[in-house]
Amino acid sequence: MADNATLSPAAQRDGATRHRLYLVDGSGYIFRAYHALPPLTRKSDGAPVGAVSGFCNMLNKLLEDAAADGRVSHIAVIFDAARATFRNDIYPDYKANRDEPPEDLVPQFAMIREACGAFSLPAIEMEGFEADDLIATFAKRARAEGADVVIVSSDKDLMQLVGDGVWLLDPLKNRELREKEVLEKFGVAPDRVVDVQSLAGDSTDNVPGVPGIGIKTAAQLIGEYGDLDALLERAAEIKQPKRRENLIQFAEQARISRELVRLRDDVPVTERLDDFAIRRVDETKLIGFLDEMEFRTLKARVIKAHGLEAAQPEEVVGRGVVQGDGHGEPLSAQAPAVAKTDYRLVQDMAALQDWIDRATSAGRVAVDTETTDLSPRRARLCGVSLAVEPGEACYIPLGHVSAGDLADDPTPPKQIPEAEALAALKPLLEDPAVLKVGQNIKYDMVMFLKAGIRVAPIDDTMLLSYTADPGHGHGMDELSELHLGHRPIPYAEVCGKGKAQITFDRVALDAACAYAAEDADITLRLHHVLRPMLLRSRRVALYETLDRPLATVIADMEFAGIKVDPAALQRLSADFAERMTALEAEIQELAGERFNVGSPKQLGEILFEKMSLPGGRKGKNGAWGTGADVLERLSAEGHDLPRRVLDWRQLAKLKSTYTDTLQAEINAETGRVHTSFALAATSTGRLSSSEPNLQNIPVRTEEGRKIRAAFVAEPGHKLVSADYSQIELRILADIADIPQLKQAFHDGIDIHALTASEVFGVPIEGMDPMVRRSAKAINFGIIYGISAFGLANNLGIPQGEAKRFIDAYFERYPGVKTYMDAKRREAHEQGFVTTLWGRRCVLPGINSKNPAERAFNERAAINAPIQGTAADIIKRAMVALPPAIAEAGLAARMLLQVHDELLFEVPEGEVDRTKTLVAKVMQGAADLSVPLEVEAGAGDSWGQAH
DNA sequence: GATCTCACG
DNA sequence: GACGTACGTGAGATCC
Repeated sequence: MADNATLSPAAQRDGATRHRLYLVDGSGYIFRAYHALPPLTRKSDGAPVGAVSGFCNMLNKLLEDAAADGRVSHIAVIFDAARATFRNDIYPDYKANRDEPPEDLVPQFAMIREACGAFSLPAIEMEGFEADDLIATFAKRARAEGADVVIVSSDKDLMQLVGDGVWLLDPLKNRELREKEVLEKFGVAPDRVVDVQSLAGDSTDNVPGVPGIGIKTAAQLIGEYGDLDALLERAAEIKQPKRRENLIQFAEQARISRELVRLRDDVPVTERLDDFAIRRVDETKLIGFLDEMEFRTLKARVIKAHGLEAAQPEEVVGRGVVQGDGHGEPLSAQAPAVAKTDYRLVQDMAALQDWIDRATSAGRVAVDTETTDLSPRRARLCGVSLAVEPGEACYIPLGHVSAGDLADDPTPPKQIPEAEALAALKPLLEDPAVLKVGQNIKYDMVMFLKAGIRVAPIDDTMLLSYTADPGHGHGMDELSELHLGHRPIPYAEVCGKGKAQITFDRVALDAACAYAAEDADITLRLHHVLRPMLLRSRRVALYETLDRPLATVIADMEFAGIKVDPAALQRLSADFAERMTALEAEIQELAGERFNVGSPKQLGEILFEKMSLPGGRKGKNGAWGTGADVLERLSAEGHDLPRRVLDWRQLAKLKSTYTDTLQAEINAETGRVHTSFALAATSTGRLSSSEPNLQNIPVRTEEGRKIRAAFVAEPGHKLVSADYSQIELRILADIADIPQLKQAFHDGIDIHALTASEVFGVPIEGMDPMVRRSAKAINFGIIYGISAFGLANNLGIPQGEAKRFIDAYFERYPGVKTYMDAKRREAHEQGFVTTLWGRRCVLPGINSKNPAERAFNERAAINAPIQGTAADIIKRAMVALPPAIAEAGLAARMLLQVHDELLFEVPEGEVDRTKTLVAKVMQGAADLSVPLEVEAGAGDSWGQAH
């Protein structure tokens, strides 16, 4: 029983309890803490202490948890000693690509070892070995003595040690990693992790592996052949020629990789398990250290936990840098609260005329319509509200039926006849001397267009907010709360919700008036706030030349709609249905059971459990990934079922989203489909389209294009489509100022071929189409804020190769790298980036402490100025086009916008002149240092025009 | 209502 | 030595 003298009290309490050893991966934690936590400096001397702080908090939490748990008996903290280890003797390049540790981390290494002493924990390191080898060695010895081993780390290189009685604990996420998690990560059990890593290599450690093989492939191969040696011996059997060659050629490299990856569990350590037994913390020493480090919060915590003295209220020490809101001066001056309101119901012509007169003499009126539907083309008008002064508004009911149960009282309430009221309102709404203010006034404009009224001039509080103060929603309720401190009556309070919801025409007039008049009133008040805000934001020109005039243009487009041939869609639906049934039968035959092909869950179970095809779980929900990429890979590996599922999915998508749904979207009165374009929805300034979305009509596949053929012109008309060619790359060339790209666009050179020749050093003449394809993917990637991972994924190449492509690209186009760095920096400093016309694209997560979120925002920061400038350009064209068309005496109607494309319906005899004019206006929409090119086509259908 | 998948630029 | 990935959208189906 002599051993027991060194055991923790907890272990002594229960002799049957197994010992449990915590092996803390100190070096791993330092780097992770350094990068995960905001920088922090010691107040007194400015010494960087962020990683120390993170480390101490982690240790403290670990000890607290261990004390609460009662099962932990031993703890040791393990560190790397120096850079060079025995692995460098095997392979000199091992970890050769590592940067030096950051300048402000270096001094913290010593402090962290000191911290271990302060917490009375042994800090272990040994020359020539990595922390991981020591951990492996201690783990093995502890297991031999019957103890459980918890490795406090999330390093994947330690996963090979997981097994019976050994698991990892991620200290930041407080999550245990056992066999299951290892299987998820590597696709094999822990004892085969080394084999997988030897094949896949590791770019961060510079472990070479075998070219062309990543974790997925490696796992599949090891699963098939058992282990690395067996695989290398039987490499000649591999079907894929490239893979076979590589496995044979790089067999030795794989074996070397194994030596690098496999952890040594025979390090000649001198410590014994007993040396790691938990000791009582020396509070004086610990508090002295915390004082020295100036960790006041942690000190208070320790004091409290140990009951040393009453914890005095401590000021919480701020951690990290203070981040600005990114907007500089506050834009919003809080408007006075909505105090007194006088809302009137207008039920006779005299009263209406009185309001019209007041509005006319005020020269400004807020207008709002109440209807039965969110889609204006489907909606029936219920009434109109007007506001002339803050707090003074009216509601003019026009289409109300009796409130409540119709059977009780079928008599409609007293209202002015709709036609009469609209006739009286028309002069006001069209009066060039009276500004009509609305919240999303485009909706009301479409409603009025149906009554033959062209509302003008207009102003829109939603668009004002979108331009002057982006980065949040611009719905009226949100704006009202934000700027007026007032919560409007919720729609649901008036009309109910869910099944019990009624249309607005059934609402009792007094309730309708309270709701509707308030909307107009709030709109007017918001106008008083947002107009000055726009001025202060210095984006008046953007609003006045783009967003504001665009509202009218879009209202006309939505009102016009586009003709769709229902019979053609019906035929497609029937065809798709038939083929889906056939495919479904084949799929179930292959699967050997009936299941719902449309259920990713069931499909995943069939593929990966029943048929046990290779492939991994993904996501936190434990669901099998069955995306097109996965199925595509399986199909390429020779499996029939996934191919058929892909075909089935394509048809299911086309049928449910397009051929079926689109038929239902055809407006009964017009025989056309009327989408709704959102003008204030996207973060970059693009439009979006919904109900239905006509910006994602299929075009990339043969089957999909059949749907475009169902979008047709009226008899005697053609559809004309005009699109910008490579507008985003042209914008990049301009704003990043890239000489070769600009020259190429001037000379009309194939831009992807140029990139291919620059990056891969091949001549443009007679270029291999696959090489050009890679270059095209790089060009797209650049616009998206390229990452090696993304490009590798897109091209199906190893990440290392993708990285070389990117490096070569930056080498040839250093200006692009400069541009990206500048945008990242800009975003970090001010929280937004801007388009060429000054539109702000806000990046709320740019300074997040979550590295993934930050990286995501950085990529968005690179993309947004490009995408947003393209959006501004086409908006300029859209605003310029209607007057240009009218001036040319043409009758073309703009119908749709699809980001870089405009679609028109044109009388047959005007096709050529319209094409020429449209192209000219679109080209002239921006004056860049590169020419803009527009391609235009015409035909009886959208498919033909494209 | 969240998640997955997929249509577009 | 670490996050989880291409940028921006909308919609239908399934599942909880």
